[in-house]
Amino acid sequence: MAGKFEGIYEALREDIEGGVYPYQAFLPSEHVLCERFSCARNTVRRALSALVARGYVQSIHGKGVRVLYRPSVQRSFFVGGIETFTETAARNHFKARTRVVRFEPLVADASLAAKTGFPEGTALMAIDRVRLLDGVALILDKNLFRADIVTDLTREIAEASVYAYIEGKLQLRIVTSKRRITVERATREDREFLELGDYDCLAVVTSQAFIADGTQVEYTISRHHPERFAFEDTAVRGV
Amino acid sequence: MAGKFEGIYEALREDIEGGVYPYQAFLPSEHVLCERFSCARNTVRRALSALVARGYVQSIHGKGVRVLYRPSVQRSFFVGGIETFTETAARNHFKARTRVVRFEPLVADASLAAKTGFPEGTALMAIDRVRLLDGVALILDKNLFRADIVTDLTREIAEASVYAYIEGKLQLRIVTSKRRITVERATREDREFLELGDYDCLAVVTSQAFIADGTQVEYTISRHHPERFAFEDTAVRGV
DNA sequence: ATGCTATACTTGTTTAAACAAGTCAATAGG
DNA sequence: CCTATTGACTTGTTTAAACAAGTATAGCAT
Repeated sequence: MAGKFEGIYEALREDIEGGVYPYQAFLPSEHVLCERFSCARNTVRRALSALVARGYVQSIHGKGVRVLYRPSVQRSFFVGGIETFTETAARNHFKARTRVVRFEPLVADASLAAKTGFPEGTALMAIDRVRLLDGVALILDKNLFRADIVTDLTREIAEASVYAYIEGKLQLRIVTSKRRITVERATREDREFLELGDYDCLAVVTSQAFIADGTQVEYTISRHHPERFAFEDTAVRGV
Repeated sequence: MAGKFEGIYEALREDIEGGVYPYQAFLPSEHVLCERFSCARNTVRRALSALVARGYVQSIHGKGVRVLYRPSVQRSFFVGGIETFTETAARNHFKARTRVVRFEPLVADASLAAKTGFPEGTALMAIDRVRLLDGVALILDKNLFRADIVTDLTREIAEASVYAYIEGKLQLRIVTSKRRITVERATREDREFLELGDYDCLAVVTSQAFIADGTQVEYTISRHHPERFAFEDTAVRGV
């Protein structure tokens, strides 16, 4: 199921993160990598282009593929790629806890449909959750899930991980995720649930998630404590 | 020079943005697109995967390629992809102006090297600029350029567009750009140059730019007025 | 020493083909 | 009427080959 190129990608990624190929070094040539992984050049190139897209390396016409990766000093909470709160927390060695502060069904009217991207009349489940890391309230997640697809949601699932439920029990795979990052002023609700201190702004991530057949299953507004928010991204010109 | 797949990508992108293939519609099958553009399937697939990576469409195994794009209500200033301040301003129909508030050579010491990614001892040019859109000061850009590559910089170039200078006069092509978005408290300097009103936070974009041979030529801290900042992104699982 | 060229590398683009695997509707069999 | 199967579509993965184009070096001619 997982393609061969994914294995090559993982092997090279681990080599790079492990320092086998340090910053500014060149990877072995495509030809050599073909032999190492015994595959066609296109397959190696596909793995390489995945590394390029994620900012690990940059390929230089006529010369080779150079490493751009350097281990980064991470802030406490780090958002990147498609990853769930639980996964991110685990990767950063934090103890995550979730408090469900709203849990009710809802039907998308015209204005909500325009805002969220769900078709008008869609049955939704509205879940608001406060995310705590090491006991500190850092994120207020306001989710809308499509109730006819993400069925039988309970408060217990919301407290654990809805993502795990979607991809595990329901066997759905979230493939595409569109995000928008803005900075917004703190509302009374933000102050009620998050420990903002004297900050008057938050980092807000608005996102839509789509499953493999292209239907949107989630719309989320994620309101982050500014001190614990960082988003990393690599842009490459020409795909 | 520009690959054939880029032309196909542009044609499809324009069709999608122009509403020929609206939200949730399916594109013609790869086979049909091959005939329309008279090329091999791989070439069509490459164009499609570029559309997927940018969130225009999502491909569904066994069914087809479905449009995810919907015209978005944009905030006044929008950062996405690799794009210069000047380009972005033009795309959003704003009159851009730049005020240079600092312009001096600098050599990277150990701590600056660690922070910026330049090798220690690199000769740099430090340029701080205030970006005004329609007369309103919105962004404070603090750039460091590698002086031995981005040569002969002048205040005049800094006031116009350093990017245009780099890619035009110097014939260098910026290929990769790594960015990090955070929210930070406003400093006295921010208040001095930007019209922040009673906001006490800014959106901060820290970025490194690399040219085609893999050397880093730029380190930038871009401090944005929170009301005029938005960043959009599409993440796709599996490349 | 200088400068040119041939050459052997590198990555970039495109074509072609074969097979795997998911979707869907028509159809045959119960 | 319902179910199972077939077949024709779709996208997904991999291999193979040819050529274009950038880079660097060895070596030759000036």
